[in-house]
Amino acid sequence: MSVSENDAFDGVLRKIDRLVALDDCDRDAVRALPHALFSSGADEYLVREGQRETSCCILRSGFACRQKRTDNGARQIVSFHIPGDILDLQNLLFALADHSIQTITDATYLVVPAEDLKRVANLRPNVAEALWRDTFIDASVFREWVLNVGRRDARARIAHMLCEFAIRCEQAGLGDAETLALPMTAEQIGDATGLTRVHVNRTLASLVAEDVLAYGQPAVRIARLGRLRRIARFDATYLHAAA
Amino acid sequence: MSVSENDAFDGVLRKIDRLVALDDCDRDAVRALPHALFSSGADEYLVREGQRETSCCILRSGFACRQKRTDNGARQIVSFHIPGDILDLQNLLFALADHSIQTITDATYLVVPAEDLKRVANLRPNVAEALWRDTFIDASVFREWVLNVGRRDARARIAHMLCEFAIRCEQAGLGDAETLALPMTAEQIGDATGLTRVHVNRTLASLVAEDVLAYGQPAVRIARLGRLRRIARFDATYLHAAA
DNA sequence: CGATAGATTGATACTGCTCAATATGGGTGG
DNA sequence: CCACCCATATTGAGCAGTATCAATCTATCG
Repeated sequence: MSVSENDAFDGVLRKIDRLVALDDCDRDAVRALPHALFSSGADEYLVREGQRETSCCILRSGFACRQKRTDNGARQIVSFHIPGDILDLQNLLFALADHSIQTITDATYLVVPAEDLKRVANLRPNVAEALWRDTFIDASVFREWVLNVGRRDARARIAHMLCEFAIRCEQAGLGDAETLALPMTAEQIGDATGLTRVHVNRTLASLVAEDVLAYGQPAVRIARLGRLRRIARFDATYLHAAA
Repeated sequence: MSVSENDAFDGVLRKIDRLVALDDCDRDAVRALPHALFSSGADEYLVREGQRETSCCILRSGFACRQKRTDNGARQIVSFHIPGDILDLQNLLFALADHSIQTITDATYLVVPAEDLKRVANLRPNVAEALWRDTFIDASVFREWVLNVGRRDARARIAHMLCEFAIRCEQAGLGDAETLALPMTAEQIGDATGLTRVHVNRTLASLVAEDVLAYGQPAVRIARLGRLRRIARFDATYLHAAA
């Protein structure tokens, strides 16, 4: 709660402004949204699959993921999120959460009532278009993940996921991809790629041995983004980033 | 072209009307959209990954899929589509196709200029909301596919994919799930589930042996939807169908 | 200093892949 | 009506990539 309340929406605004140019009225309308600011530790649930939801969360700091579970408890992470991301925009139109949202690090986030956000979208076409565009990008990223998990081997799969994460961080202005400490554990990487923690560990180790990744203090870091991209055959088209 | 032009949009209208109730003005605005009607054989591309696109396709009859390819040519189908589905609504806001669209049977489809559809969405809030909702559902289905491909074994994976398809057909009024002939080949099922044709064949054979599936004349048919659902542990929440 | 979460390593098992051969069924031309 | 052809399905044998299970190790933190 200590963060200055005035710029609570700056992260999202910066993000959606990249999708559709907003004017001052648009920005003011967003800033005027009723909201509450929360902070949480790592591994906390913001939303649980099956819950009724009437508000949307916007990540301000830290990292989070969206995930689903199989009946027998296996977890699949379907996306990672970075500051500025809207975590569950779909609550705008759906009452029931079809997946869970969990932090993966300490995080702070904004909670905005869905109906208010919907009202602003109705009044401000630019905002509506930016949000819709964001929804399309989300869908495009999920498609790429289906491909990733379905058709790439462990090595390329992990490389691709890390590339995507690093590049999105860069695009969002969170820093250089080769400096950034990757916030996820081997287990989370496994759950995101459909592999086991053990196999992720071995694959990561081989990438470190090849100098593509490096051990940072707490986590892994990307040593050579270029080589990682080549291993993943990463093509950023699907991110539909204007930049 | 022989189909009566008057009800060219009936399929989509029925579909999006289930998402948001439309009034007569909404319907008329959609019906007044400029459009062209095309027909194609099986396995034809309507859109290719990387192409510039300025219109949207709406499937009127037959079946289609969306797919992406890995650099080394491996194909991943990311969704199947049935009559009434809008195949590439995202062209409304993005110029570049991030995936391909291919028919899997003979098909007829409508092509509508993206800018006109966008105009109608701007003028008719109900239409816009219905389309946005459709986008959210799409994204939700992709998430389920990531889970499917990432965390279920071959048997449950195939069962889940078939359940989804049959249930969507039922919801769209295309007939009973246990009567419907499944239009896809073993190879396509494999490409949708991240498996090989050979393994799909063996798995399908075992499901037929258990009387869960049955050989129809041209294709496989679902013999016992209930048992197939149990094998898949299918839960339709993620389809966000009003019904 | 002990507790704890996560990383690491080894040994072994298994699911699903690959390659290759053969079968089948519906469509075609004569 | 037949012979042939194609796409797809089917079957077999052997292999590979990942999973599993089970220790052990290592940081970090109160």
